[in-house]
Amino acid sequence: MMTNLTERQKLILALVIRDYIDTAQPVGSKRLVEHYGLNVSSATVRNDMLALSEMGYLRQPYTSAGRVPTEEGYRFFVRQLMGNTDLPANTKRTIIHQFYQAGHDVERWMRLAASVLAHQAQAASLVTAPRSEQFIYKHLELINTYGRQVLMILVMQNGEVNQQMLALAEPVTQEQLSQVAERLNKLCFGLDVRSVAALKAQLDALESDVIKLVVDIMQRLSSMPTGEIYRDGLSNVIAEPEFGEVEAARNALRLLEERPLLDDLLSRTVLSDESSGVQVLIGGEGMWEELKDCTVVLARYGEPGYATGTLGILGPIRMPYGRSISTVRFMAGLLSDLIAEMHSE
Amino acid sequence: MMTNLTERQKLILALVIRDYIDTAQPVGSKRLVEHYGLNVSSATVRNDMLALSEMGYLRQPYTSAGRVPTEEGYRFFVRQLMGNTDLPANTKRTIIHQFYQAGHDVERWMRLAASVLAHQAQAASLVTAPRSEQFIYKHLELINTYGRQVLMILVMQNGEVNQQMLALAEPVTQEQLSQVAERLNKLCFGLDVRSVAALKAQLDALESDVIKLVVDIMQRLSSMPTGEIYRDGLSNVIAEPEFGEVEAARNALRLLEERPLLDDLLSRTVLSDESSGVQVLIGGEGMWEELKDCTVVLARYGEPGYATGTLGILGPIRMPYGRSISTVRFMAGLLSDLIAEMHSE
DNA sequence: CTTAGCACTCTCTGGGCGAGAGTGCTAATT
DNA sequence: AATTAGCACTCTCGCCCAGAGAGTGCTAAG
Repeated sequence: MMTNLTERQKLILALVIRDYIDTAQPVGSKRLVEHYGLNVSSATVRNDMLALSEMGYLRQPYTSAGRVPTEEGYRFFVRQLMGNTDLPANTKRTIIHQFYQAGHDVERWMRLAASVLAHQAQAASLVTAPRSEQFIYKHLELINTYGRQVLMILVMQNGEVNQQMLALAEPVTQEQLSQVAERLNKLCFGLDVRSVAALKAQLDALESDVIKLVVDIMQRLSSMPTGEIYRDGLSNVIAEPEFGEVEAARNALRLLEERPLLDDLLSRTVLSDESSGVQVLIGGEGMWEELKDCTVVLARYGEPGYATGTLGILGPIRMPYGRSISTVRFMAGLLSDLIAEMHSE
Repeated sequence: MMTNLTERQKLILALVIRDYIDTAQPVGSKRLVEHYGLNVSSATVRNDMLALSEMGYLRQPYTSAGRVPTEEGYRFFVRQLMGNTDLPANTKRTIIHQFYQAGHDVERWMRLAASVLAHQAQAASLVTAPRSEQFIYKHLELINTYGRQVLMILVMQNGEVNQQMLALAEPVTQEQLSQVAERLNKLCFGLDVRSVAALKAQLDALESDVIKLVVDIMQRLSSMPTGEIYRDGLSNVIAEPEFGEVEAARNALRLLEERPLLDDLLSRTVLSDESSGVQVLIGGEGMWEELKDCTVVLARYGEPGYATGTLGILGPIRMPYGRSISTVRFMAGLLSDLIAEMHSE
């Protein structure tokens, strides 16, 4: 694909894509000339469109209809033609304000982020909770609930909190539990999974039961590729006309619902190219059959050594890329800032 | 609607509904006679169908097409014709097994319940976490994270756990925090919101900050009509042919996504008639425009004085009622058992 | 009360046809 | 050499129409 486009061809490609994104109708040469004040004739435009078709950027739904962008066309548009858009300043302010109102509650941040993404981009959104690559023991609490049922709360260095019920062999008082917790906290503070597991030898029965569960949790956490996933705006997915084909919409929704598929998507794309910031995945890029008719815009956020997550949106290929990308970029930046702030404090 | 149906009319109504649920096609008199071995002629069936139409249980999509059930027809079917169905014993066993494997983790129960409902009923499912009407203070923990950021964990009598970040005026050691927590635990154990709020007078600055947040959380909990909502199987909603009309599917999805709408639905229906067990809401019953084309099957579960929640499914009006209702009934029973067991231990 | 027979109504399908939109090509123009 | 006007061509879309088919409601007979 070494062919160079003339300036006019680029303009025409961009116009076709913009118009098609707006109207969802194939774009003809005449329409282009009339609506966008080109000072060339429709025949000239036709010639350029032919060239663009041969280069694989445009196609005709059928012989002698208007042009529609190909996936390749969208990709070229996103890479080179679109230019940098940004959210309006007051929109940004409003969003930031909402986040500061949410305090330091990470869960609320996640929900809010998903909601903002869905509304701004009019698409389905997803946000994974921030996680660190490595889990370090920080603090443990044991709380007596009923009889032999004990609630265990485990806090990681990065602030992640896990709770789990633990059934003891026989009833124990809260006082005893607190002592056990205190002792374990002294022993384990700052250790990673392996080191915690290695401690087992020097523990009594009760402590050992607890530590077994701690190790379980830490291992489960490490083995999960992403943290909790927050979603919103799923109903937006079926609003677009391209999803008149029910199957396409259903596939997209299923992808968003099923954890393994999503994990695969998130890990493979985002890790592969972390530098560029926002990633745009158009039409599954030949790798995801379920995404044949979708575009996914993803970005990673967070503090690399400390805790990171992924956020993004999913919509039809014919989506307002400017708005989508700028929204995702902005939200990733904002969450990164919030996490950094939390970290430094 | 005092009209009495003859036995044969009931049979015919039931057959029409069963057949329509299977095929999604209007059911004609001839088809009925041939497929279900009725030993009367199609003319006789026609007469009964006419009667059923006049009573409002059946209707014709257009003059001289087969019959289709009306909402009233479905209601009659569910109330009187359907009979009691139950899940196969081995299906039950499998489900129970899954739950016992999940241990005592309420969150996992919720997810699992949503997943099972969605799969068994091939519909969208929702489950609200169990909550008690009244929140009683049980235990508090304060954990130092970074500088002045403190993680507060609050456990309620019923086992519900809440976490919240708290920003202090100045840094405090973990030891101090533990002392504060211990003192507050002694003071507040077993108290309700009001009593906790009333303690403020006898507290120092730091304690008072913490208690303020505790009261906040307890109030927020009390004011929320339902606990966290778990969903699954949303993609099932758009699989059915009746949702070829995109608007219907979109409305249904939006309802499931938007918390206020759901809260309204859950509170109004389920509280109004708690005795009957499973509630079947067909076509919104004139109250929910969004549910015009949907049926919702709901049930309440849990221990009344201790913690209760709601679960159910949402699907097209033309749904397999036997399977849906028995699934919902079974799951409600199972969760109730699990909660009871947890309570008694 | 049930049934056979029959006329009637309505949808659905497919074909045919004209309008319209948009193209690609050619030849003329700048 | 690039642009443009002109034109023939192709394809879809909407429309009408007719015939087939399904299913009904009614009537009169069993």
